[in-house]
Amino acid sequence: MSDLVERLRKHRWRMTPQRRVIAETLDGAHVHYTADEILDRACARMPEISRATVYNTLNEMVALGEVLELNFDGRSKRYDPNVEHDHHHLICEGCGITKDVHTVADPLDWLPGDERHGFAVTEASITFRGLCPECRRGEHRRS
Amino acid sequence: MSDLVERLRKHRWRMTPQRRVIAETLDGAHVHYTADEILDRACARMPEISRATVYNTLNEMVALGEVLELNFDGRSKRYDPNVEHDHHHLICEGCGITKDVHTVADPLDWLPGDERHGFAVTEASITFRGLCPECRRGEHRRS
DNA sequence: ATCTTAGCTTAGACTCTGTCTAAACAAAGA
DNA sequence: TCTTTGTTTAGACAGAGTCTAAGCTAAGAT
Repeated sequence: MSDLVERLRKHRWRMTPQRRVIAETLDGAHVHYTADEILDRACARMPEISRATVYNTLNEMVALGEVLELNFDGRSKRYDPNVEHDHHHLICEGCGITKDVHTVADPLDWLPGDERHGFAVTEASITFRGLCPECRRGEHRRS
Repeated sequence: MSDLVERLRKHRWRMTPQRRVIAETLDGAHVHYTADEILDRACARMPEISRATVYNTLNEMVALGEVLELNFDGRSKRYDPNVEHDHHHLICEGCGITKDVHTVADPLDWLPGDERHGFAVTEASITFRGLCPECRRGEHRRS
């Protein structure tokens, strides 16, 4: 069921119970959690799991290239098990919820040569911001 | 000389010596500093200035809409006195230097309705990443 | 001039994320 | 079973930023 677990296995990475819980928590989510949200959810299934393990494991998954680390609000990082290259992110200014989205064009093509300042530009990602349906009606508190 | 100081005045915002030093530091820069870098530079001109004042002042400028708060590395925020709406950012993966750039089209138009998940999408910004000319030849250390 | 009041600045304590350390704990091969 | 290597843990630590309570300053009212 968990595609991420499969992908991690391929790296000959030792799959421990802790790592499995973390990977499954990540992979099952339709939104991108912060490390602490993942810790909470992992704790629900395995109460003895430690904060250090969650942080270590997330960093290792990022290093293996199987998880993306996102950073939008300047506070906490969020983790995205979708490493497909051509996707972007939509963030709610109200509650911080983060979703993957796809655009109709590749933004790399839209930066003219004379705006590149001699850089070798290799990547472009778009951050869309707005209010999610819940936050549009009623006020919501940022978690 | 300082355009930002002028813009802030227009908000009937009390211009104190501390705020002037901070605004001039920000506005004189051709790259985007972190709060601590601004503190260092402000201290060079006014050694008694406090950290709290720098942070408060930057947040107020952001709230007034005259300065943009940027966040790329997940560590520290950077401040951009250019609030012109339609610009984006180009960041060097080597040294972290950050420049303003312009694209040929507005990315808001590239997100189809069925990718909006019911959000009211109001803003889109692109982060371009690559290597700056200095970092392309020779190795450079991230500051 | 001076008083009053609102707003600004300050030092330092605090919070929140995230990292590091050292010790205890598994697991796999010899 | 022993050894080696890798994993997990609690808690100490670090960096960035916020908050608090006190003192200070400036502008308008008298």
